[in-house]
Amino acid sequence: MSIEILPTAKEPKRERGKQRVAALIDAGAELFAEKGYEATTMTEIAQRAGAAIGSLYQFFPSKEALAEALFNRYAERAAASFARVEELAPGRPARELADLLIDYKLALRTDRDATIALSSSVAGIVERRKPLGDALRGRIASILRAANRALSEDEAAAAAVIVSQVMKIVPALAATENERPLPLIGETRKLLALYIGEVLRT
Amino acid sequence: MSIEILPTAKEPKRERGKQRVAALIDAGAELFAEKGYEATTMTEIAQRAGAAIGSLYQFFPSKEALAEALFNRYAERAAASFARVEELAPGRPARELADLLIDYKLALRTDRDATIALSSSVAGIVERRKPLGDALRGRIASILRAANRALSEDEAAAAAVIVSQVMKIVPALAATENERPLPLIGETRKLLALYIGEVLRT
Amino acid sequence: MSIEILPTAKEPKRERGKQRVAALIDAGAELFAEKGYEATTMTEIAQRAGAAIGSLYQFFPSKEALAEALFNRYAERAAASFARVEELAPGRPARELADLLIDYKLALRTDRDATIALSSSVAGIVERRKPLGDALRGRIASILRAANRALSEDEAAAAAVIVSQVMKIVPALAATENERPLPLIGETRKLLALYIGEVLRT
Amino acid sequence: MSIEILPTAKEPKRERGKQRVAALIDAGAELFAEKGYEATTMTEIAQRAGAAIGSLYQFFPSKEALAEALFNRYAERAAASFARVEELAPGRPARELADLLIDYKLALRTDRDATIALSSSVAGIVERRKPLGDALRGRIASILRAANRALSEDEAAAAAVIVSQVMKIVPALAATENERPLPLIGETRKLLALYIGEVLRT
DNA sequence: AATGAATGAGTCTTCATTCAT
DNA sequence: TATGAATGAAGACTCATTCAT
Repeated sequence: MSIEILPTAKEPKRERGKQRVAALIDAGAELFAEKGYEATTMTEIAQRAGAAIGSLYQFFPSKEALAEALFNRYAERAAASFARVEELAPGRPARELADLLIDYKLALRTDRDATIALSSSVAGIVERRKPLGDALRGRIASILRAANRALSEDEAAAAAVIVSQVMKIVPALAATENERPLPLIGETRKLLALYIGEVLRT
Repeated sequence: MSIEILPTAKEPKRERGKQRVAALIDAGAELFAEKGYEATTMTEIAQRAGAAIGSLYQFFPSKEALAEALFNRYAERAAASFARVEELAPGRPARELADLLIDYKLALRTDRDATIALSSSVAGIVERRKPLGDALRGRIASILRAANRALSEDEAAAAAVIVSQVMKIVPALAATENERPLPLIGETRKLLALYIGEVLRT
Repeated sequence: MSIEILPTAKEPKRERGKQRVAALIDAGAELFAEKGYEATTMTEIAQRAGAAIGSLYQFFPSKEALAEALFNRYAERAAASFARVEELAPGRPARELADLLIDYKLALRTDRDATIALSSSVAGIVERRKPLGDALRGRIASILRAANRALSEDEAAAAAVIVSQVMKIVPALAATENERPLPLIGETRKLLALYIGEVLRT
Repeated sequence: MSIEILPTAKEPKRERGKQRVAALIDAGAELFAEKGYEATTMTEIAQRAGAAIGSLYQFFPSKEALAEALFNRYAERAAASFARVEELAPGRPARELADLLIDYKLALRTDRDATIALSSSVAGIVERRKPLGDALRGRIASILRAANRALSEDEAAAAAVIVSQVMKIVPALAATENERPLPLIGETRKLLALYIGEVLRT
């Protein structure tokens, strides 16, 4: 049982290359989201980015490496975005905490779908996803305990799991192609506020 | 009643054949759940079912046909299972309605993962999934309106979307490989009861 | 530094398959000998054997596996062939020993070139080649010591290295496309007889 | 004088360029010897020479051109080196002729491996190798006839083929990574002396 | 001149599907 | 009917070579 050391994305050295890399990751994100990881071909990705297949491989030595790069970008954006939530959270009532968390999800919508598609298909990502989720839940738990000192660690942890699951409804609603996702998101805010309210009251 | 283009699974005439078909669908379900639709090969499926690849094609003329058969089996089981919910629902308080719905999900756990894997990958299934989900939501809306006559159709429909999304937390919890999924399911029951309670109070 | 376990050739289960496998190995042997391992494509090999590329991969899961199978066939034939030499060697004078060894090489000519082409290119073969050569030299040394009891182990070992190198001249002569290789092979017999004579006289 | 179709290496004008060209050829020689012609990439060669891929193509318009340049260098060195042998050969006994020829091979050891790797892989070289070998054999035949006037042209030619083949044992011994190649080279001297002695005695 | 990104034809390999036995 | 060999289109990836900077 050896730890797979797969070659990772190569840093472009010239300015031109950076744009290329971004375009390629974007193309990958779109296609992975649309058709799934396996069904997306490297040729397609290169085409959508307006590059030759060779150029794609110049920067990403394998399909998996591209997936990893995409995942990393998502993880970075998510972390930065959640830091803002933590900053604003202290002292807020349940309703506002719920809104903060829902808005956080809304902001990440774009990369989300692509990353989800990866998590079940790419070996390296499956394992990297769990700690990321754990970290997120830990941070949610902290926010909850800060808001209600009476909460035990275990209670906060369990509530954080539920909160994170409710948050997942947001991108799911977008995926249903519902004509009126907005009122549904409002309804989700209500759901989350209800639950957090209950947790804080305990 | 449905627009069928694909050749569908051939009905096995003998008892022996039925077992084999069931074994093949089971094998497909397991593997699709484990590795995803694309990553699973027909040869693997045949092997796990202890059949030759030729036999697999005897009953299912294509990979897609097998996927469809699996989906159909799931849809039938789900429909039958939900009928029982509808039977027991009338007159129940929010808490009990929530439990009924959660238990429904719990019972379907097995085929669920495999079917999810299909829904994003197999063309024919993507389209068949939506009406199935719509039907489920419609039936949930009916239950809600039966429990609260003051609910408008639109309100009930929106609430049904949220309820169905909350129900999806149940299989998701199983997937997290959490050591203690039980308390979390309890927490999910609480969440759903809370929301349904709110809806019925409106 | 892990030991590479590469999947090996699959045994054909039907009679038809055995002929196929032999034809494929033959095609590989020819092409490897003609153009070298790297320059030969799997498609070419399949074509020359009158098979589809998929059929080639049915039996040999990789180019390397085909190379290995070819090497194994050569090693088996060589071992069997040399056993005959050992049987006939005892009591012979230098001249006849030399002829026996040259004839041994002559008989192996066919697979030889292909196998040589592999030995520098295929990872797994490089390592398997050395022990084979060591074994051959050991058996030559035994023959020499049986013919001359005065020979020390070291002396016999050194002489065996030289003898085996002289034997390599035989296929090399064929490769020079000389119009008259026969007299040259006679000359090689003389060379080897001269050297073995000297060794036995020591 | 030669029929040149391929564009050949460009002559570098400055001193700096000459060093770079030498470094590139050296890098090529090392890598061809280590991994073979086909398995060596132009990028690798440039890297090992500490140059950019563009620089490599500045001097050698194709991989084949680099191979040719390497071959030419080897051919020049070999010719120069053999001239020294011819100078010293007249009037020597068999034993000393043998030593002269073995020492010649020993001196050329370095480029030898790389050039061997080319000779089977590069179209242009395959053809250029034969005349070179013919020339060498011709010069060996001349030395033999000078030492023994009784030798017919054909006899000398045949003997020269054998002598040149025996000489090839020298680099082969180095390749066997034998811990004690020295005594084996001594043994090769003995073999060659034996044969040349026989030829001169005829 | 020097650099390294861009290109795309060509390779190995996989796998759904067909078909002879 | 059952079997598994045969097929070939399609996909990931490589690398000699070109070209803009």
